[in-house]
Order: sequence, then structure tokens, then C-alpha cells
Amino acid sequence: MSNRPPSMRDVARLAGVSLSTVSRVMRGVPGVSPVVRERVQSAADELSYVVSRNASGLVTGRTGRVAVIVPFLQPWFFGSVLAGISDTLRHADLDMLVHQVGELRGQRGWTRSLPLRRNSDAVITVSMDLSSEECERLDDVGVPLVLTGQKVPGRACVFIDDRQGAAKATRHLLNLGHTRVAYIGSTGGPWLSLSSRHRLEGYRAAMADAGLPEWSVLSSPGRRGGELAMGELLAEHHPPTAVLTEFDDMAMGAYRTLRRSGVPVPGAISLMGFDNHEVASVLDLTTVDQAPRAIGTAAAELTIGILNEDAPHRHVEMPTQLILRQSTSTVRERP
Amino acid sequence: MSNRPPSMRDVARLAGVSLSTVSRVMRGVPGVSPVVRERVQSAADELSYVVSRNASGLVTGRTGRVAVIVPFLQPWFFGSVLAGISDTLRHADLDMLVHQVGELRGQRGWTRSLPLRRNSDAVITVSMDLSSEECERLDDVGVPLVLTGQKVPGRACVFIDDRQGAAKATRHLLNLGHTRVAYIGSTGGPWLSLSSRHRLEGYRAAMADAGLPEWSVLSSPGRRGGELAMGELLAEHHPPTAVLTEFDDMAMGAYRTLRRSGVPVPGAISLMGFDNHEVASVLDLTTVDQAPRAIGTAAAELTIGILNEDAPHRHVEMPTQLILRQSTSTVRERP
DNA sequence: ATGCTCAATGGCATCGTTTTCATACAGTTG
DNA sequence: CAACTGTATGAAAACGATGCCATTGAGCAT
Repeated sequence: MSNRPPSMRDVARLAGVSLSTVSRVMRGVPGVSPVVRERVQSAADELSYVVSRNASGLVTGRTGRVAVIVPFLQPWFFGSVLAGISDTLRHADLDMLVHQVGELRGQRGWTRSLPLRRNSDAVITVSMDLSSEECERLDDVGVPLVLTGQKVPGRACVFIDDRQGAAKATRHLLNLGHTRVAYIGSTGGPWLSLSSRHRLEGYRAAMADAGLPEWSVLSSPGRRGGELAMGELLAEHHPPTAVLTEFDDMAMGAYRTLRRSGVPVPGAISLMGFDNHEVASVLDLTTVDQAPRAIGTAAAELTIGILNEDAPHRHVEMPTQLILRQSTSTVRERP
Repeated sequence: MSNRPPSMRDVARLAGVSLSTVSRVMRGVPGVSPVVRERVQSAADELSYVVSRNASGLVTGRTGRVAVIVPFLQPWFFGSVLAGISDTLRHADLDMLVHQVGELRGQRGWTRSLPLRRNSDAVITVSMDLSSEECERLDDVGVPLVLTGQKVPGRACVFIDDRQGAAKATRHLLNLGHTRVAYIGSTGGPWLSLSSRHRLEGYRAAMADAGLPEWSVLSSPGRRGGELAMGELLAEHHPPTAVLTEFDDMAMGAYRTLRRSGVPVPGAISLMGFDNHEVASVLDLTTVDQAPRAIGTAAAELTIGILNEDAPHRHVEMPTQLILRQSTSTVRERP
């Protein structure tokens, strides 16, 4: 293992100049003659020297890092958002610190347990659905805060219009001629409850507009919840001919129940999800896309904008898009 | 926005002690009376002070951060590995820096472009399938390197026995009475090529052991490749009665083709994947689990061990496990 | 009382940068 | 030739922690 990584002093010695000059060259600021600049550059290359963010950050007060807080890392969605964030931050020469909150959440003062303060220039939360109290706790860190997946007045946020997305989906089903359109939603989940509410509202609004009665079943979030909820619906005397679920994961559970019960999709029941899960295409599931990667990109851009003080707009609404596949079709009443 | 984050000096002043004492308390080292310790602690809490890793790292030479390098962030697999790493590192009070290499890979000297040097205490690569030259480049950073998803003699690695896993899967199909067992593999993928090779070898070995002819189709990695490959197999005069794919993603593509062609699974063809993708259960896909989260955990533990100098074992082989679901069954010849 | 030990605490140099200020030197001008 | 530019360069003081060494004072044996 190498003894000690080279310091700026080593570069200075090798190039025969002072520390200040090396610093100027490394930061690319003017005020160094081309000859010297060249000499310093090649000295640095020779030692394969890179500036210690630790040390420079100490002086500048900037760490060159952005902390990203996610509830969990496993679900598909977060990987996509992180991918967007990561790519965008790299171009601004910022590193990405990832904190998975997970089960820690709920413990009083989990925001404290993260070593954010002084260790990042900004904080991005991903679908954390923060309470205003939690927001304030994070404000306390003293760096800009950018939220995704929730809309809070006066704060920098990136979000989608869940209400509109769900309404769009519902209208798609209604346009196909369905009148008995049920909704499977989640309840009591550990996060996303705000988005849950909005999606349900969107469905309700669309149904009301069409003058049709709403029909919603709430279950535990996740695949299992979808399975159970669909079971309930099938047990009805007159089951629905179309079902919209709050997210693709629940749709997959519902799909499983349908397959096991021998109910043809979309023959007897049209099924729709929400999210455009990476495997929705495998199931040919009609769904609503929310472009998670683009959300990440937007959040990172917003963050960079704020850090550069040229903060333009603080609210970014991402579009949702209907993805039509094979799991929905016009209504065909069963005999 | 607050003026300036509190420094250790502020805490010291508030608690009426010296800098050294605060430092001792924050690091939890002995040599401070309980009374003072308590006083300092509450002063720190009041200011919601946390130590600056930047500053402490400057002195100790440790950054308190571990860099994780992944090819991409979107695929399900990486999220799971990261989840394992993240949780484990947190307990050791280490932060996780994530670098997505993505398209950068392949550019000469991509290892240089990452600001690793001096900015992390260790580097973990996830399924990067590094060449020995790339390894050396990373050694150059001067911090311990831990590889996952590949086995390199003399280096700290975490990996699974792909060969054995594929052989296990193949034998499962053979035990069900299948004799025409095909393999769908990937070719020319941007990464994972080593693991690809091993899985194919495992399949071949199992077939050879059973005295049966191998039958493999290589296609582009990913779902689309699976679709196409399965199309090819179905076009044969005597299609196989069982198909093993290199990974679940390809199995999903294959599954789609089968569904569209009206071939019942597992009625006419038994289908197996490899990875235990989070949605394999939705499709009731029999597969081989490689516990990505556990891989992450193991890699992080290995890293921590090395950092604490008590590095025990440098090679960790993770077990694979057959996950039996509904997509495989005993052979039933079609009429 | 005196000397000794040991735990608790404070002082200060140090880490590797940035930043401000001072200096040297070349070129221009009156 | 003196005074004034302005541009390169260097010296030194931060930044916020750690870690070594010195100091203090209490407890105890002599």
C-alpha cells in the first residue's frame, strides 16, 4: 500500500513553485503564466495528484457532495431516480452520498442520526413524504433541501400530478366503455401516503365526472395487498369489468389472483397499474408512466441551480403519460 | 438560512470546556468525567452539532466514506446490493458514496475521472467485471478495493458460484424428466460477461454429466433477447420441453413469447430463470436465488474488516438457492 | 506536610487546502 | 529617470477537527 497520497505541497516542490500557484492551477483560476501552468499540470499528472475535497471543503465551506435520502434502496423506483440524480450531479462535479433510512424511520429524531450537517452541500429526499416537522429538522442542517415525490408550498420540489395521472387512467377505462370500474389502493403504508391520497382522489373525480359510483378497496401496499383486494372484488356478485390499482406492484398481485382464478385479462376484466414498473411490460400491463429517472434528473438540476444561486423555479411538475398495453380492452359483458 | 453551522468551538464554549474535551466526548473515547460528558453531550444536542468529517478526516487521514462503483443504478439487482451495503456501513458509521459509471465505462481512464483518491477509505465495485489493468488503476487510489460479482485470486471478493448455480438449475429440470433442455444466454453484453460464461459452463457440465446434448441459444442480454431466443427455439421442429435462461430478465422475455404463442407454461414448456428477480414471484417463475442483499452485506463487512486491520478472509462465496415455483413441472409430451 | 500516582482537562501543533495580502518585476507613461 | 501600471508569484492566516504533551488537582501512602 502506498505510503501517503501526494499533497499539493509535493506537486509544488516538483514543479518548483509555491503552494498558491498550484492551487490556482488546480482550480483553473487566471493569474498564472501559461508556462508555469503547464509545468504544474504535468507535475500533478506525474504524481497522479487530485485535490482533497476534505481539505478544500474545509476552507470553502463546500463539500462537493449532495446527500440523497431514500426510504429504501431495493424497490425498482429508487434505483431509477438515483440513476438520474447521479448522472446529473456528475456533470456538476458533485458526488452523491446515499442514505437509506429504512426501518430507522419512525424513530424519533432519525434526521439527527444522519451525518448530514457539514457533510453535504444539499439534501435531496426521494419519496420520503416528509411531515413539515421533519422538513424543519432537515432545514436545521443548514443546506438547501429539495423534495421529490411531494409538493410543499414554498419549498423546492419535484413531483408528478398523481391526481391527474389517476384521473387520466380512469378516463381511459371509461372511454373503453366500462362502467363498473373499481380502484385498489393502499392503506397504512410506511410511506407515499400523500401520493396515495391523490391517486384515489383522481380516480374519484373521474368517476364523479362520468356520473358513475366509485368503488374502491383499500388493502396493504404491495403485491400481497393487490392479491387480496382482487380476491375481494371477484367475490362480489357483480364483479367490476375494469380495475385500476394505485401502483403496478398491486396490479401484479391482482394479476396473479386473476390468473389463478382463470379470469381472462383483458377478456373479462381490464387491469391497469400506475408507475410503469420495469416489468409492467412483461405482463403487458397498461399503466401510467411517471419517468422516475427524469424525476431524478430534475431534482439534481434544481439542486445545482440552487447551489449556484441562480435558482430559477422551485417547483417542477413532471408529466405523466398513459402507456397503453394489452391488459385493457373495450368492455365485453360476460354471458 | 442559518449563518454558519456550529463548530466544535461553539459547543465547547456553551459547555464551558475546552476543544479537546468536546472532541473526546464526540468520539466516545474515555478520559472524561461522566458529569462533563453529559454536559457536553447536551450542549451538542442543543446546537444540533455533528462533527465535520471533512475536518476530522484531515487529521486522521480517514474520510469515513466508502465509494461504491456500479455500472448502472436502474436494474433491480444493484439496488438490492446497495441496500445491503448501506445498512452495514451505517452500523460502522461509514457513509456511502455511489458512483454510477454507466456509459463512461470503456472510455480510457474512466477510473481517473472518479474523484476517489483521498475521498474514500475503501472502494467496493459491484458486478463491474474489472480487467486486471482496471484493478491496478483502482489500486492506485491507495485504498483497499473489494470486488463483488467476480473472483480474482489475491483480492478481496464476494461472489457466487455461477457455475454451480446453473448446474443446480439444470439438474432440477433433468430430474423432472426433461431431456430436451435448452439454454438461453446473453452475448456481447456491456458487463457481467464472466458470470455469463460460468453459467453457460454450469449448464453444459450438467447436460454432459447426464449424457445429453447441449442446446444453447445466445442472444442480446435483457428481455428482448429472451423474446427472440425463445422465438427461435419455438421455430424448431422439435422444440425443447424445458428452457433455462441466464437470468430472470431473459426468462421474462421468453415468457412473453410463450404467452403470445399460446404455449402453456409449464404444461408444454418448463421455464427457469436465474437471479430471483423481485418480480419472478409474480410470474411464478422457478429460479435460482443469489441473495443480492446478502452480497452487499458481505462486501461491506469485508470492507469494514479490512479497514479495521482484522481482515479475516478475503474471499467470500455466497450460496445460491433453488427457488421452486410453478413454471417448471415434470415432462408431459405433447400429443 | 510531602511526595506520588492517576484521572480529568486544557494548550497547541498539525492535517491539506483556499484566500487575502504583500512583494517583485516588467512595461508604460510623463 | 521617477512614478505608476498591472501581472505573476509567494507568504501566511484561516478552516474545524485530532492527538500529543503539559498541567491541574484529588486521593493516598509515607
